[in-house]
Amino acid sequence: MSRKLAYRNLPQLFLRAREELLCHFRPIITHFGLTEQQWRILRAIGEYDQLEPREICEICQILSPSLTGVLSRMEDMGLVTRTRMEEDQRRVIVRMTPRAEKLVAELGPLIVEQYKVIEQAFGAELIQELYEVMDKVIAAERGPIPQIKLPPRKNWIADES
Amino acid sequence: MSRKLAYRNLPQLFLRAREELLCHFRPIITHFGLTEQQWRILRAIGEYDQLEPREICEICQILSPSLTGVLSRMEDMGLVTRTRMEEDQRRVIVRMTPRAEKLVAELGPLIVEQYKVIEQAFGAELIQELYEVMDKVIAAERGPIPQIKLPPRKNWIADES
DNA sequence: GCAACATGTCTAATATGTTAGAGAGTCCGG
DNA sequence: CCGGACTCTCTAACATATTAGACATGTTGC
Repeated sequence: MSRKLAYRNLPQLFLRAREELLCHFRPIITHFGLTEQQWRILRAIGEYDQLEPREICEICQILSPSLTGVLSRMEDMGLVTRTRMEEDQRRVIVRMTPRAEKLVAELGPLIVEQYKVIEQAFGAELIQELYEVMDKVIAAERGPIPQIKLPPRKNWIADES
Repeated sequence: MSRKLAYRNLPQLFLRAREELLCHFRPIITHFGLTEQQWRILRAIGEYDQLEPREICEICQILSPSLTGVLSRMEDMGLVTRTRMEEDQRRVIVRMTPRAEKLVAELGPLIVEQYKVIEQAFGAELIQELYEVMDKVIAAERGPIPQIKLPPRKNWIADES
């Protein structure tokens, strides 16, 4: 009766592997009262100095509607400021506050430390291999991937048959 | 001013790579009125015939509080049934309904088809490499990974200095 | 200049993620 | 027995994910 598909669930393997890594960083991040997403954003702004929401979305893999809320909370926490651009009133610039700068200056080195510990345990080759494989998947130096043809939509839900 | 850490954000790379894959499956899943998590669960039950919530949590990478809601909705949709075990009143057995069986029988092959298309585009070697690397990360045939020492908690948030 | 289109952000509604803890049921030692 | 420790599920509270669409601003072509 086991309807086992020919391919193991690859996205789910990514999820599990990611968690295997992230669980070693989460305690550090929460220790400073941040969420994972908030840290992703601070790390990105720290690197680029200032960013627009749409750039943060792309860099941090956060969808626009989520970001709105995250930034609002971070603004309330006194971590970032949002200022509208003069030349284009649609756009916004997000910057870190001095407090966030200090926070990143303390948190950043700890993250790096933990990376070293993990590299020690996993082996530097595996870490290297991880970066390479991820880049290959993301790089997308390939043609557009076609979508298989879908059958007509049936009313599967809340309907007999 | 660029505070760039020594290590690229590896969990985030996992996230991006995962999305690069998942975006090709999402349309198929939503076409049948399912969410990604609902499909993960149906696929798992299809493979094991019946599962307990705690097993689903582990297999599908879903935390217990999330699962409660997901299963409730799936029950409302007539996709699964929850029955308490006789011998242990704490435990629950989750099974697919006939309707869900039919749904999986239609959806499963389409997922496999899409995997083949992706394998075509990515190259079979990369897919193989992906499975291997993920397994290496998850396998955890390593000692416990130590947690770095954290500095005393400061009141970073909503506090001066 | 104005209409049509494009862009950037946000709102709304629903689903899930995350942490802490409650509640019931089970197991085990005294 | 019986009480304490443990297991499994669930609730509560908040943060984020996802989809659709509103809204204001910018841009382009006529």
